[in-house]
Amino acid sequence: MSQMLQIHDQLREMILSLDLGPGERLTERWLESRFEGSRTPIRAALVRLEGEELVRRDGRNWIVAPIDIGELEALAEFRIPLETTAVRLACARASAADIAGVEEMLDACQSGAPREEWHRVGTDFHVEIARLSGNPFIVKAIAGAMTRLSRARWLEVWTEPSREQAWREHRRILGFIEANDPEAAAREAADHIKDTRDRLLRSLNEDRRGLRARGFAVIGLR
Amino acid sequence: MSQMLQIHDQLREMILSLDLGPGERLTERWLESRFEGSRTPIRAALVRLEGEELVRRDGRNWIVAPIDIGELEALAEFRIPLETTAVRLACARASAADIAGVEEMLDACQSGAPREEWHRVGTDFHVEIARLSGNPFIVKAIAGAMTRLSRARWLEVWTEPSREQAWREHRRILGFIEANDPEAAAREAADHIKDTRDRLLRSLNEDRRGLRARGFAVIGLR
DNA sequence: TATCCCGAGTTGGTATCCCAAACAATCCAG
DNA sequence: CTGGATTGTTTGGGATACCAACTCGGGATA
Repeated sequence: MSQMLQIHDQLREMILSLDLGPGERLTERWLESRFEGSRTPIRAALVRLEGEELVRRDGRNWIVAPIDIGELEALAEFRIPLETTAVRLACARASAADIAGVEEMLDACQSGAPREEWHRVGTDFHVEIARLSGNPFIVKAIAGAMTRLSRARWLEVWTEPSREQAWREHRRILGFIEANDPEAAAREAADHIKDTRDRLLRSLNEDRRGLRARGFAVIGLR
Repeated sequence: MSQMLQIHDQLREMILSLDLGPGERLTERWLESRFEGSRTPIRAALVRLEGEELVRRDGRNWIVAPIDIGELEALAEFRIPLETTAVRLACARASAADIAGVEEMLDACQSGAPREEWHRVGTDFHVEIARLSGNPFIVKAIAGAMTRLSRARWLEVWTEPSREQAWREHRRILGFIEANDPEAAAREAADHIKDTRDRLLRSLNEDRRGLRARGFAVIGLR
């Protein structure tokens, strides 16, 4: 694989895992030494990440995109029509094997699993459901939305019961798709998105002081 | 503005206006002489355009993204839930002044207007409606979808009546928003998207031989 | 003491150079 | 005449050199 793609993927991972703090400045020279490559592939990776809005310009400088908590509501508003459409289409189009694949993914993540695993599955589930719709535009839009949500979800204080609830909701959505009940699946998906949004906002609001103290450039906290 | 952005915008314009044919190969060296800049900013512009899916890699080479007519259906399927949501939200949120602004845009495009004008307004209308929703994610998604549609719309054989019909439908959508009738607006928007899709597909299918003859790399014609 | 100004250092933007891989034309062997 | 090896050319990927603009101190001055 080209060096540029390696750097892109690594940098992306560092950003999404909060290894690099939101709002943190990135200098091309630092990245140069960090990745032991020249500025050419690094700049290409940065331009690419800019397109994914994981990196942004601040004047002439590069910064890690800040987390804007204000956009969480808009994000839910965006996801609801798309994901309800996705599950309806999935009812009509997904094969039993496709559904079983997603089910397997959920099963693979048991209570003992590490935090990273829960985080990943919680994101991928929605993308995989979108994939069942067979519509590539829906898939890409949902994948982008989940990427945007991803970092905020690391900041959430995860309790065992909330994890369990999310898991149950995922399970129920999938169940309705399997039972070929599009309207129930759509209702469940919309409720799940709202629940998740509320849980996240409540958690972040309670912890806002903690976030600031940990040095996160988090904007949009009201 | 940086040279890279200039090149990006110019190249983007050339692609969207079909100045550069879909599927056409782009060599960095040719672009270098064409834009009288060095390869560095050109490559940055290409990476950026790749993110917008207007340019694509074919092995090691760059090509102008082909037009995939097969994706027109998926595109409509994607737009319907988003745009119906957008008009519903617009009913709740758009100010009279905002609506008047869009109305003005429609009025500015009278029957005598050049083809480019109709094309532009026909695209921008949907983006502006999305903007009335106040949800930036919906705006970006619709803008992206309209960009993807844009080139196929140039290939459509535009008749005066079809233009008039599209204009009337736009007008009616806006009318329902103004009258604060979200469900009627949503119904009208969905119908309009389907009508447009059907018109476009019919036109392209009738003309497919003409398209091939004009040398367009058009994939997905069935 | 406060303020302004200048210069050293650092940054991203651009041009250019080198390289390995892909491609094509060519040339030789059969 | 044909097919395959070979070599020359062109391409994109990466490295590096240079530049203009910005940043930030420190010192001169009012």
